[in-house]
This record gives sequence, structure tokens and C-alpha cells, in this order.
Amino acid sequence: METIKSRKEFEKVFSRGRRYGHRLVRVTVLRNDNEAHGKVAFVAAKRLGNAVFRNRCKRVLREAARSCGLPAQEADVILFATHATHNASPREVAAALGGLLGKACVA
RNA sequence: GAAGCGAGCCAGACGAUCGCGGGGUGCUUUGCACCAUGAGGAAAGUCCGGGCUCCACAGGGCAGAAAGCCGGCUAACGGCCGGGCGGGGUAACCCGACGGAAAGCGCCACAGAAAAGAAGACUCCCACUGCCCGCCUUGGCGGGUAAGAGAAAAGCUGAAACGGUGGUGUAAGAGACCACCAGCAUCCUGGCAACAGGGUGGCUUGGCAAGCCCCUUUUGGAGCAAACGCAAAUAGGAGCGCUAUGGUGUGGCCCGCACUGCGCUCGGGUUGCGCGCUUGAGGCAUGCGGUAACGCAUGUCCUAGAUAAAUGAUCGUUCAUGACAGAACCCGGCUUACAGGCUCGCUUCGCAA
RNA sequence: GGAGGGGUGGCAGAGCGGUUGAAUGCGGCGGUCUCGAAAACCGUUUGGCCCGUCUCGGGUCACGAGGGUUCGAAUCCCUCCCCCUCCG
Repeated sequence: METIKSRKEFEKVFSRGRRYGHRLVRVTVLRNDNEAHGKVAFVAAKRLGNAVFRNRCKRVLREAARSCGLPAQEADVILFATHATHNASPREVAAALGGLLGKACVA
């Protein structure tokens, strides 16, 4: 699972990507025609809670992304945690994420 | 049995499948398979103390900061242990920023006569004396008032008033004198010391230093984005100013020491990889020394090293249904958060023998 | 990793040991003016709880939270919580 690492890549996806929202997860997707394979990133804002809370959120997002087969070929995707992500099961989040990716036309 | 006090420990467990981090082995080089391993008692807050690295050495003085009953432990500490004193609790036990107010400055609102040495200033007390009134045996007694040598007891306040209580004494009084208590000075005894006990002396000097301050002790500055190595890139560039009892290192200042151009503006490059990076003032067990903290000796164990940052998901079994919470160079503490559970020792009360 | 500043009525913002429930401004409410409104001017409410009860008066707790020093703390000191800024 290749992840977005540098600040420049994050800036690119933030400025040019499209956003989709749900109660359990929010995503920003940038379709990427030039590069061979897409990347993925997991974000939990500091205002959500302490380090344990944010780590839990990111693990749930990571599991949901894996079950959706997410490091997709054609797009970079950033997943944002919400207040509800912490208590949700990965299955619920995966269902929500699948719906959002369908809207974004990512396989 | 109930209530409580102190010390210590645990922080869901087990199995199966899928997945993640670094490590090892094999295939043989993309990667895949297998093996074991992978967060805490606080990893937290960053409040102290060190190690380590760099600043030439880490020297002296001033300033600043910190500590503050005594002795010990320790690499060091603002930590810990033991003791003293003071306070709380029936007790086990717990708590304490606990040096100095006759070195000096400052503050003490309101009330009060007076608030820090103000004068014996005011009220009050009072011998002798004058005047007035009353009683009565031409003089005395009683009361009032004025002036006063004397005296510091009383003065309604306040958080706090030139020690307190009782007595002797006197016209009235006073450490003027006596007893006890508190405080001060000094001596003796015990103790390494803080301090405790006792004697003697003169008779007394408010509180606040978490106000400034004084005394004693400690303290150079930065921090793993430190520092070192490799690779890549670029312009060992341009302009202006200041100069050698100058400038920089030095980020509080001065001396000393070292180096010899430096400062500002404009322009350019750079957050890649390796190393530091986990074996350490390390843990556990036993023995010895010490009241204890701790030290010494022997044996044994190796137990995360990520870098947009690794511990999760699904299913099953079981119980007290799982709190607070995630390593980021590493240790020793402190402080704060925390569902509960277990072990040991002790205190008080009740009941039974 | 390190350094500094702040938290006070509904909001902004003084006060920094002594009658401060708390200046001042914006608010809210009532009045004057107006046909009505705005502006201006005047007054008032200014917080919780408790008590009496003549709807006015009294007591107490409140300056982020909890302790301490002091006769007395928003102010001085310690611990914790939250917010903001700066440096590398």
C-alpha cells in the first residue's frame, strides 16, 4: 500500500481534488492520468482527540481502504476521519467508502 | 465482621485466518515463503536532574536564576531514606516553601488615644494646695471643680497594642519585688548535627521576607532538526558601509583565551540516504553490609527502533464486559489521569471463644 | 525540541494587596422626541444560590479550576486545564 508522503503531493491533491462526504468518512480524490499507479493517505485532525483516538481512526480507515481494494490505478485518494469514525466498525466504514468511491467513478 | 492506614503487584486471557513495522534464514535477486519478535505505569505534562554531542579550554568576577531545619544515599537532583521541630487524627499513620525581622528600606486599609520605636501627646488614676457646696462638737469628714510634683495600671477598637496570670506593695501605681508560664542572652550535659533537658542572668526587642533584601550553597551556552559521513546541486557571486587599544567565537556583561576581516542588502542552493539508534548509572535471583534509601559480590537474561511514522480486522471460548492512555536520542525522579482486581503488614470498634 | 503572553458581566476591555459586583465602551430593557422608526439624550438591568417578602432588602459564593501565604487575594506563590503568538 503506497502512501502519499511529501508535502508537495498533499498540496496537489488538496488544491485540485474533488471532495465527497459521509457521516463516517470524508475523501478527497484526484484522478491521475500521467502516473502508473495511485496512492492513498489517512488523516485524523488534531482537534478530534488524543493520540490514541487518532491512531484508532487511522487504523479503521486503513482496514476499510484495504477491503475496498483502494490503492487504485487511476487516482490519488486522501481519507479523513470524523468524530464518528472512532466508534464505527471497519465494515460500516468500508460500505460508506465504497459508496463515495462509486460517486467518484473510481473502480 | 465493619471502618480505616501503609507498602507492593496486575492492567483482560487463549486459539484460528487475513494484514502492518523492522530483523533473521531460504529461494535466488522485482519480490515471495518461513521463523521468532513488536508500546506504558504513567509511553503524558515537560516541572527538575544527569548521560551523550557541538561551541578552542569550560577558567575568574558581576548580574540573573534556583535551592533553603539537620544528617545520609546517589552519576546528579528541587528526588529518596532516617532524625528533629510544628500541625492533624482515638489510633495505625499523614501533612509541612521549616534560614534571617536588634543589616537596612518598605507596607500594616477601616476602626482606634496610639499601628511601629510617637510624645509619655490625649482620656483616665492620684499626694499636697486653692475655690465652692453639704454635714457637724470653732476643726475635721464627704462630694464637686481648677491647677498640678508623681505614675504608667485602665482606655469599649482591631487580625495585631512597649510579655501573661496571681500576689506583695503604694496616696495612686509600676518587674519596684515574689511565684509560675512564654520569650531573650549565656553556661553545662546528651547528640556528628538540627535539637532536647537543666542551671544562671537582667527584666522584654509586633507582623509581613510566596514585598525589596541579607546570609549559605549550586549554576557557561545550546540541543538528536545536536553532531558526523556520503551523494546531488550551485555563482569560493554582486552592491553598500565600517575599520585594527577593531571585529568574531560568546545568544546577559567584563576580564582572560582563541581566530583574523566583519556587518547589512540583493541573488542562488538545500530538508535525500547512512550514522547517531539502542547493552544500559539495564532487569531478575541469591548472599553479605547498612535502621533505611542504597552499596558490594556471584549467577543469569537480551526485551521496539518507526520517519506522513508499524499492533488492526473477522470468528470462537471464557471471566470481574476491560479505565487512563501510544515509544520518537537515552536514563533517574516529580506531577497529573486511571474501570477495577490481587497480595502482605498494621490500627480502632463490635461479636464469639 | 525550546521561548513568551493571556483566561474578569452577553461581548470587548481596565483594575494588579484594602468600601470593586467590579471603571469604560458595545449590548438588553424602559422613557423623552416622532404618525411610526433610526439617530441623539436620560435612566436602569447588570451573575448563581438561600432567606424574608412591603417585587424591594439582606446573606453567601463567584475574576479558568484546586490549594497555600496574609488580618485580608482578581492581584503574591504552587499544581492542573484551556487558548494564542514566536524561534529552530
